[in-house]
Amino acid sequence: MENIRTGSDFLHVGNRLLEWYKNNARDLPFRQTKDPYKIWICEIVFQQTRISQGLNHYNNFIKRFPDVKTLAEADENEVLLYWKGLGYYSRAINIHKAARQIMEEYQGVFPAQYQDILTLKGIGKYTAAAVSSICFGGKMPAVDGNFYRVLSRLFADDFDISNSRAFTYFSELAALVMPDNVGDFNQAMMDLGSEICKPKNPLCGECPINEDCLAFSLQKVTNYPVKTKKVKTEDLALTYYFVHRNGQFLIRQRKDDFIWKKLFEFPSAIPEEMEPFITQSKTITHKLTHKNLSIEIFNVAVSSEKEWNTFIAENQYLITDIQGSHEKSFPKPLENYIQNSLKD
DNA sequence: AATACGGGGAC
DNA sequence: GTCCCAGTATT
Repeated sequence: MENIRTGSDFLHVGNRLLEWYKNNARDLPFRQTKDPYKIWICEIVFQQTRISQGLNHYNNFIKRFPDVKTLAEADENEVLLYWKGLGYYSRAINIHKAARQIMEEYQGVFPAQYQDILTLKGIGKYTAAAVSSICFGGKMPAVDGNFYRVLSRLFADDFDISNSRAFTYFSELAALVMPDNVGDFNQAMMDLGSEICKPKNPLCGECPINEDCLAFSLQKVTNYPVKTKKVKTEDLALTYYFVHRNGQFLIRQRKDDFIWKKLFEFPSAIPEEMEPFITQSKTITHKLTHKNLSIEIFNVAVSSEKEWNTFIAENQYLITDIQGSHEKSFPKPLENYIQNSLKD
């Protein structure tokens, strides 16, 4: 395979892609700017996240935090609030840390060099390449899932994308087709992978590089990419107590390990004396990528002010009400539970 | 080198 | 149900 490619010229593939991108680029809010801050934020928001899912989050985030300084000066919990429901919450924590990093280490000016960008929290090789190429003329391919799919099909290459060397391997393949305008090339690959070269039912008839695509000519497009690693999901049971009185309820903040980093949740235990206040329980099932959650939530309607105050004092819980809960970030299933309790 | 980390949508 | 998505940090 390597021998076949050696000496061959695949540059016209990249140029064809650029031409296609000129007329078919998706109209997205971050496509009209080269502001590294906005490109950075959009890259983080859309990691492992479809455009349709994250678009509102991106727009709201930019509106509230329009620049590095505003973000750096904000409270971490408010950043998490703007990430509510988006998932992979360490992204929000890291994005906030990186903003403060830029203020302290780069005097508030987003670094232009790939190696400097790479030092920022939450930014890895993909994002560093994307920001540097789109905003600063960097020449690194932004190798993501789209690159794996498009390139493995283009070359009918069965290199296992679950192999940890896949990033390096497909970076080298990308170099074969990459034109001088790397920023547009990277974005063109994203749009092609999203709209044409899709995982299921790719639109090969409309693909601008189908004449060059080996998998297409072999009619084996859906054989690629090859991915051997299987994801195993495990079951996990959680218990929560929705302890409330006079429209207020108790919460606490999670640690930054395990799931739902630094998000707010309900107490997971109550003292025996409080059990008589339990009125009902509800079990919610919730699917995470590697976990099937079964969450049992007990409704605890506390009618005694004494019990209420004692419980709070002994456990350092925070008190909030429905209005206040809108100002905190909860895991999706708990967010849904709160919204439903609002209707009662 | 392998694993954990959310949530939603396509099929 | 299964797989995937503009990946990164951690071990």
